[in-house]
Order: sequence, then C-alpha cells, then structure tokens
Amino acid sequence: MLIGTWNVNSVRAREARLLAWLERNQPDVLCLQELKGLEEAFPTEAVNALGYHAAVFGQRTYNGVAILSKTPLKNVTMGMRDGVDDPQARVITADTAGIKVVCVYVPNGSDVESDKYTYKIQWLNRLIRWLPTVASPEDSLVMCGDFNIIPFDRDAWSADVFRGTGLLNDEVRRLLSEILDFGLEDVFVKLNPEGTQYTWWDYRALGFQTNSGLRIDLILASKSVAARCTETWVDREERKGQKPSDHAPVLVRLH
DNA sequence: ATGGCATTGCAACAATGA
Repeated sequence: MLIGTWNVNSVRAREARLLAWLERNQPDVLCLQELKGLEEAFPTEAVNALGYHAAVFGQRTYNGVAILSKTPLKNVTMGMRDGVDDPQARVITADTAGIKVVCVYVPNGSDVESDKYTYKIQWLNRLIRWLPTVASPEDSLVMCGDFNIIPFDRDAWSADVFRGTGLLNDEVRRLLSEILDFGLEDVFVKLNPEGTQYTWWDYRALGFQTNSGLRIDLILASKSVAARCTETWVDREERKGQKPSDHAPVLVRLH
C-alpha cells in the first residue's frame, strides 16, 4: 500500500502533471495541498477515470486541500468545525483503505512579527485541540501534508537563513512536538534517523539546481501504521521538467 | 540586505508563498 502527499501549488496549473503522476505511481491514497481553486475547478472526472475517489475542500486563489483514494472515502470532514470562523481551507479528513487520513496545509506564517504568524500559531493550537475530537492514537491514523515547519536543522539547506522565521523557531517546533505527542511518528525520521530529503525548493535563485531545499512536507503516522512502514522517499523527479510545483511528492509504503 | 519565480484575479500589479 502506497500513501503520498503533494503540495501541487495550483491544481489547475498542475492538472496534466497530477494526472500523469497518478497514472505512473498508482498511490492508494494521495493528499493534496494548495489547490488554489474551488471544488468545481478540481479535475474530479479525470481522477475518477483513473480509478480515484476524491474529497475536495476548495478555496478560490489560496489554500485548498483534497484526498484522493482508490477506495471510497467515508466520513469526510472539511475544516475543524470548532466554532472558529476561519475562511481558509486547510484541513480535510476521511476514512479510507482502513486508515483515518488527515490532510493539512499548515499556514506559512511569514515572519514572526506578522499577523500571518499569529494566525499560524492559533491554527496549530486549534489543530492540537481538535485532533483528539476526530481521532484516537489507537486508530490507524495518518496525518500528512505541508506543515511549513522545519523539524530539524538538517532539514534545511541553511538553517540560519530560516532561524527565527515562521518556519523555524522554538515555538513552531514545540507545536509540532505537541502534534507528535498525540501519538504520531514522522515516518521519514523513523526510517532515516539521521538523514534528510528535501521536499520543497524555491523557484527562485536556482533553488532546485543547487539543492537549496527544505523538508517541510511530512507524513505522520500512529503507532499501528508506523509499524507497517517499509520505505519512504521524496519523488525528486517530479520537481524537474516543465512547470513543476515547487514541492515534490512524498511517499510511504506500508506492508 | 534584497530579490530572484510562480500563481491567481484581474486586466496593472498586489498578495502570497517559503
């Protein structure tokens, strides 16, 4: 069984690449972020034709998340529905393939002085309070997506460039730890305790060509799922060629 | 120290990303 996550940076701009990638890789479940479009702009019929069910939480211009699966998606929830009026489409969940899947697009946060950073911290605190209301650590649970947090210094080509920003500071790392403390494991870290593989490279300044990247797209799994993980990798090839997303897909194989 | 590129909505350039 293959589970993936991919920030596509506009599903409209990436439609041809997404469909070709699905056909080649045949993941059982794929979480998508940064759709940058409403549900009606999502290529539902085309992914159906490839054998995928789709649950889409869209938003015009920004954000937007989706879950694709070869098996039906049950109990789909969109947003945290925690009483907070939040117009940003950043979380969708579904039960599929025997797993509860949580797909997240964590706010970027910009710099720590900004209103965007305040929103990021509030959003992560909401997520931490919300998670136990929709899932249990005893579940077969996977939370994956673009976390916009650099977990370890080795996960940045230059940690000093990002230290103190919304992507790398003690506060966001503590919040990531709180998510993990729910009973989740970063499967990349589990299988590569000392290493890293970047998942994002800046479009500018030859970011990919010079491998100036970050590992910010994560697959977190509960104990029962983590025990089934045999390999995980980043599909760097998908960052190459014409009109790539600035993020590459991240995959995990379960037995 | 900054911008560099890409995308969207809108029809020039601002907002956003990381």
